Amino acid sequence: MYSYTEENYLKTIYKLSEQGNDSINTNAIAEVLQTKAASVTDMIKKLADKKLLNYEKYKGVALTDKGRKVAVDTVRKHRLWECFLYDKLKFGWDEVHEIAEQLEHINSEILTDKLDEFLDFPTHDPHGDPIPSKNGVIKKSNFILLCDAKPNQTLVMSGVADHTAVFLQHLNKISVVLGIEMQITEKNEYDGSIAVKLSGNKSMYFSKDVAKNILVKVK
Amino acid sequence: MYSYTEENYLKTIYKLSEQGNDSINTNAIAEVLQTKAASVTDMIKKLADKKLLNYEKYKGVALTDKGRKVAVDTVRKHRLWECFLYDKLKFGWDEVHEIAEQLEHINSEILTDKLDEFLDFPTHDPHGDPIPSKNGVIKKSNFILLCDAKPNQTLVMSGVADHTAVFLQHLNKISVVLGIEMQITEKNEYDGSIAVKLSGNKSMYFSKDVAKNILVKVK
DNA sequence: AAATATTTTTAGGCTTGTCTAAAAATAATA
DNA sequence: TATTATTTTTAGACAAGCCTAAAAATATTT
Ligand SMILES: [Mn+2]
Ligand SMILES: [Mn+2]
Ligand SMILES: [Mn+2]
Ligand SMILES: [Mn+2]
Repeated sequence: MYSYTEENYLKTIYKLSEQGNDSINTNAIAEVLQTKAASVTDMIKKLADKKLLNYEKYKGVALTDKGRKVAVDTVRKHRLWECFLYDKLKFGWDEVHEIAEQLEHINSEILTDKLDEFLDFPTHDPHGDPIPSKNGVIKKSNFILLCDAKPNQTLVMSGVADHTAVFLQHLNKISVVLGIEMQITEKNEYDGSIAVKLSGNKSMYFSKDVAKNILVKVK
Repeated sequence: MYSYTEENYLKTIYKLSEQGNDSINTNAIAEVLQTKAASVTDMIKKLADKKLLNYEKYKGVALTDKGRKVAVDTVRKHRLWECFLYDKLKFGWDEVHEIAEQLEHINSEILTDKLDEFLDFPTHDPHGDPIPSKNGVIKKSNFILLCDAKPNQTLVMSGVADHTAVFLQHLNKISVVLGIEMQITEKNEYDGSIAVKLSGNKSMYFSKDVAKNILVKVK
């Protein structure tokens, strides 16, 4: 239906608009897709012709419902494949994204449905991101950043704000995985570092750089 | 490493050379890939430049070891994915090929290895075709066509010569699946039809058109 | 062997997706 | 507000992969 490239553009625009920005500008897209602004303009015109997004010269773009549907479906496939790679093939959570970037473009609705069923209808991917439903609904998670959480609440590690392999590998190294529970015991104004108590009374320190990329849910 | 299209060309040339033909001619490739002879010539030149095949004008092509390796690896991925779709996702054997045509181009050696392990190192795909090993070795099956088999031998249904969905669906309809055993009770010279006895003494007739596309192993 | 038919290659062109360099529009600063 | 800086778009070009039409080579008939 849509090309590998078109899907990647739509997915990128979708993700940028999720991050607050209402109208997405050319350079931001080029940055994410590691391409040139001129190429983005070329593609934007084609996607606008196909009614996948609204475009006004110099004013940026916004997805149409049609475009958003394609984008969300691509995200759905991406996250389902990540579940498959993680749960079934035992890849690490730092390894799944790159392969899913390829698998997300496999075009077969029935395959996606059967994969979903095979995985027992997962709601979140290995990084804690929600998996859109078949009809495009995403249950928004009410996660907060660890650096914004208050002391004396039980927090459940639920996701990451930084999806890079290096960050995920660092979390592996310090044994921080989805599901662990913690309570903040100290927040240091000076450097933004945070001390927490884990279950079993073990304590642990997070630097600001780490704490600002960990998503937690208040239990 | 190699493009979707390059892999398909190499796979096609490989399969044609497996079917006896030593040097593969342009039209045969065009026929399989549903493209034009001129396009085949274009691509052949590029593959020859990359040392994936040997090419002499008007003399046809033959894969180099390098080209054969790429082709066999593509076949390996194709058949492993078919096993996944059939065994794990419960697709019918008439449905797996088309989706595997897409999946075979996913480029990740570790993914292929992990998939192989997840499937418990299958030796044959859902159609009875052998799965090449990681280092490119294919265990040749000594299957024969049902129409060439002799009476009074126990035959095990082991593969198909026709991989089209319509043929596979016909086999579904008459309940012919891999593994069933039979003995030929009658071979009719006139129309090439064959009568067999199945386990449980049920008898069954195969038209020539069907019998010439069923592969059996003598038990 | 000459004529005819078939196969294969070449020539030229099209689409998709990319690029660089330059022009135009917008935003920021003096 | 005028000048400068940044962003965005246009212009022109290129590679991959495909096409049609015509030329060249090979194969088959007569
Ligand atoms: Mn991902
Ligand atoms: Mn992608
Ligand atoms: Mn197949
Ligand atoms: Mn293929």
